[in-house]
Amino acid sequence: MNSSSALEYALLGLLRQKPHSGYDLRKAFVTTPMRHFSDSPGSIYPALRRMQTRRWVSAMVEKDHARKRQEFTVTSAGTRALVAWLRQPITREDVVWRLDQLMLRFAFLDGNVERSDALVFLEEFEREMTAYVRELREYEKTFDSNLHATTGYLAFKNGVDSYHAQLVWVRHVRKEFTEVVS
Amino acid sequence: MNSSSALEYALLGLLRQKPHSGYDLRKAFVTTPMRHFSDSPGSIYPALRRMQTRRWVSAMVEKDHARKRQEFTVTSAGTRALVAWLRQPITREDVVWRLDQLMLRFAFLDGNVERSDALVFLEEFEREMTAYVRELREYEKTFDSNLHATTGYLAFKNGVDSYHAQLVWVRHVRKEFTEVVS
DNA sequence: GTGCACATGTAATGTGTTACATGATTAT
DNA sequence: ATAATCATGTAACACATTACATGTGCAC
Repeated sequence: MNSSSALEYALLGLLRQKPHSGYDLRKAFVTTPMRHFSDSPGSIYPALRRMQTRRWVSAMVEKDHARKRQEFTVTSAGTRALVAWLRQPITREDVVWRLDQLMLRFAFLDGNVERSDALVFLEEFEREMTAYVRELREYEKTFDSNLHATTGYLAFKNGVDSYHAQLVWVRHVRKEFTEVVS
Repeated sequence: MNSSSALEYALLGLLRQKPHSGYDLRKAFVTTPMRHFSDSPGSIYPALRRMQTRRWVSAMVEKDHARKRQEFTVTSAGTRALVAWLRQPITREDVVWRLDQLMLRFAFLDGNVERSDALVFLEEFEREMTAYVRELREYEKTFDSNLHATTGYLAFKNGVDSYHAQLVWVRHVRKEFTEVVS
């Protein structure tokens, strides 16, 4: 169905908030906590071109600006694509392999989907997260106890810890959301 | 200097623990918590070939086994490459962009470097982590308070939380290590 | 008048993903 | 016999990274 890169959706999400130039978007990746995206022109400009040919965004040359500068705006097709991405059901694979993308999706929910969709997102997130943490704790039991001081075991424990922290966050946010809605 | 992919070092690390076939390594990525590596043959076999031509690993065909099966062993050059990767100074970029790789490095410290190197690793990790968490908290202050209920802000908070959880882990492990060594 | 920030691109390279492909051995 | 597991690969494709490349306007 769809399968564009996280970068493209990150750009779409930012453009939905307000039109930006390629340069603006690059700066956003440096100055905001969306740090894990590269600010290299070699990734951002081609991504914008791809989305342009796909009619997800449209470019307008700004005359009023002193320098040449193109502002990109999300089209209705682009919005539909973004919303479809945001509303995808959350799978175990998302939790295991693409946690960062899930958080990116959550960050862009506001202004693009209904509050009820955000609740569904959080419920699914909590469900998959709970299951995965349980799975990790099961796996933990299989460790030989004389390995407990090894860096391998400690690294694994760190994984469990950080997934657990994530789970605590989801529960907290979901509770907040439920209270506001009801 | 060096710049191989995380996948190659993951394979090296596993092979250092004991020789494996390509198939074994694939299974390791499915059955252990090293889940974020793909178990696709299209990534693992070419990576093994690359390392073989680079003389980081050597392959031996096992006769005793019923089926054809190649076991890979790390050469001394491969070990040197792994150790060099493990002992690299930790940078801010590592913490921001490659946290998973840092944990992978930590997991493979045992059996490959001195205990003192592990301590240096933890010290540098804690230093960079502390600085980054402080940076994030500074950034948090710049948020308009009427945005505090937005998913964007909550996603950011989640980032701060999980980095903080990581920091707590590092401090704890470092304390343990220091006590054992002294 | 020189350097920096603005602003946009291209080309080479490597590599991960997906899908395709083959064949042997073991268990049912 | 036939399905599942073992075992190894290749080919097409898309994409990110890095480095290279160009040019404008402003500040000092």
